[in-house]
Amino acid sequence: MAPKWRELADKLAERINAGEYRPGQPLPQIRELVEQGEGSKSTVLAAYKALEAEGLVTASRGHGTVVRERAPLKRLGIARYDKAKWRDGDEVAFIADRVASGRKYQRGDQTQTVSRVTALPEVAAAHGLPEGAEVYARARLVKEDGQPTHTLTSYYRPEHVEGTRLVDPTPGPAGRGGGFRVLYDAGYEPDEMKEELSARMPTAEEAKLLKLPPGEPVVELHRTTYTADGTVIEYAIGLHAASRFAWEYDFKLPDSARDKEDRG
Amino acid sequence: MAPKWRELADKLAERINAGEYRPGQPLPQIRELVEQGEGSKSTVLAAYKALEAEGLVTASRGHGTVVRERAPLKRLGIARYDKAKWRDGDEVAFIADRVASGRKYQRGDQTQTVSRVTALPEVAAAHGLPEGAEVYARARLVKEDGQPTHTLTSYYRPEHVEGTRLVDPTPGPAGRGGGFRVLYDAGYEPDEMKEELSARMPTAEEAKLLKLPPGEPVVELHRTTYTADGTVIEYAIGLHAASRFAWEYDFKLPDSARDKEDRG
DNA sequence: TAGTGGTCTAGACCACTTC
DNA sequence: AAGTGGTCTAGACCACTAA
Repeated sequence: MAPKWRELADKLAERINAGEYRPGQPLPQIRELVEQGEGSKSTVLAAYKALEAEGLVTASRGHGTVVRERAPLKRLGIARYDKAKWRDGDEVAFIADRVASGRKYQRGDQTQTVSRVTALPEVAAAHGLPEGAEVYARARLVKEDGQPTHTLTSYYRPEHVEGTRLVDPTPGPAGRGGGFRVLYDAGYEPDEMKEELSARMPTAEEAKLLKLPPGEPVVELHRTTYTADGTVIEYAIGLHAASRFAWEYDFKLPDSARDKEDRG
Repeated sequence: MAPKWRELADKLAERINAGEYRPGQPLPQIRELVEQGEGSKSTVLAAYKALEAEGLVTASRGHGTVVRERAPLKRLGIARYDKAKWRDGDEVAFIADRVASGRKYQRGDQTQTVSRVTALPEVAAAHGLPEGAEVYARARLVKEDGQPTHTLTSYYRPEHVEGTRLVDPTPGPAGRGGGFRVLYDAGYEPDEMKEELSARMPTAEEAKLLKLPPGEPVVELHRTTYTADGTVIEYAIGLHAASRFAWEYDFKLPDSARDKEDRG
């Protein structure tokens, strides 16, 4: 016998999925269900909390509990790294990206801070630096229509970026072509990448920063960028609101029995 | 002013991260904190629930609330699809995979059912079939040491697999070489893939199936497998317990200004 | 059987939104 | 000011685990 709040939550979830309550529409008020004999206020509230934790609804005081809109997923494919965008284009890569996907860019949609910090062990390892070495950290918080969608912090070796405009702590994208253009101009052309993805629940702090509703996981992205000769020129850590993104990768199946250039 | 339960949860989370409570160790009992004046039982319980939802602890009745062990992440790189494994090898690919990663395979670690079903719209679209067409669905629930880790359901076009052992509803892997070997023997050699990833909270039903603790998201994987001439031979949907997996992709940056063979 | 977390109630009061 | 969800209490009782 499942608890009373679970049964109520399941019943409501079923109705949401059946379309009886549509995205944007309110669920019955808590007091209403209490009067209908669904249980005490705490019990009904527990059911509503469960639905919230499952990402189905969002509650707000004074307003009500409404069925969550499915934010359109943004698909992230490797085409977003197209060299033509940052090498030849006049627009900053991520703005071009938005133009292509029909989204608008507003001033203030990206804030960034640049600082010289002691590398985290993970960062030092990626760059092949000893523990405790210093790196430049360029942290961005990216928003869309004022809502934060993700953070992205890039770590660079000082000798790669010292004196470039990457190190200039002006808010906004790093000028024409973005960070990749700067590295390219400095003689370090991005040519290859490794992306690692994992998902988890945010810490309370992360939830606050990204204004995540309860029940929204985050995807942590660890990205290593190499030049053609294998030099690591950027290691970046991103934190994405899970409901806003999907990742897409195309690849040929490897064949270790035949491939000559087999990279571990 | 954050609510009392939030403050308590933050205090405990801080201690966990500081190592005062280590993985596997119990947190103070709820009644204990009530006596210490942290609030009423419901308030303290709310704090504990929050920690659980954040994936930090697991609670069990009669036992206590303990700090969650970090299950070792399994890294999924494209090497797991190595043709040599399923084409030439004597072992089923995923078993070879476990051998390579030092994990044991136990009989019963995979259950599968095969059935002919009406294709979901998504599946039909992937295979280029009209809505309502029939496909073979091969659903697996994969466990490790008795704990479910993920599900994977593959959909095939009937004309590709009819009469092969893929359609034989015997539990366990689809014989020597697995599903890819069967397709290969039938003249459809897997050559290219597209993988799409997204994360979300599980439904109550999925949480039950995968025995997920509260606060554990899932990663949904949509995989399309093609032959060298672009024929779709498998569309698969997987649901993975997020804390057990990380995905890893290597790729060359595209260059639309120079690439001749630019696939959309 | 003792001890743990979990459910549930009834009601007071708080914080925020909307009019 | 009225109405919403959220917090908090005090206490009874339930369900599961371990010795």
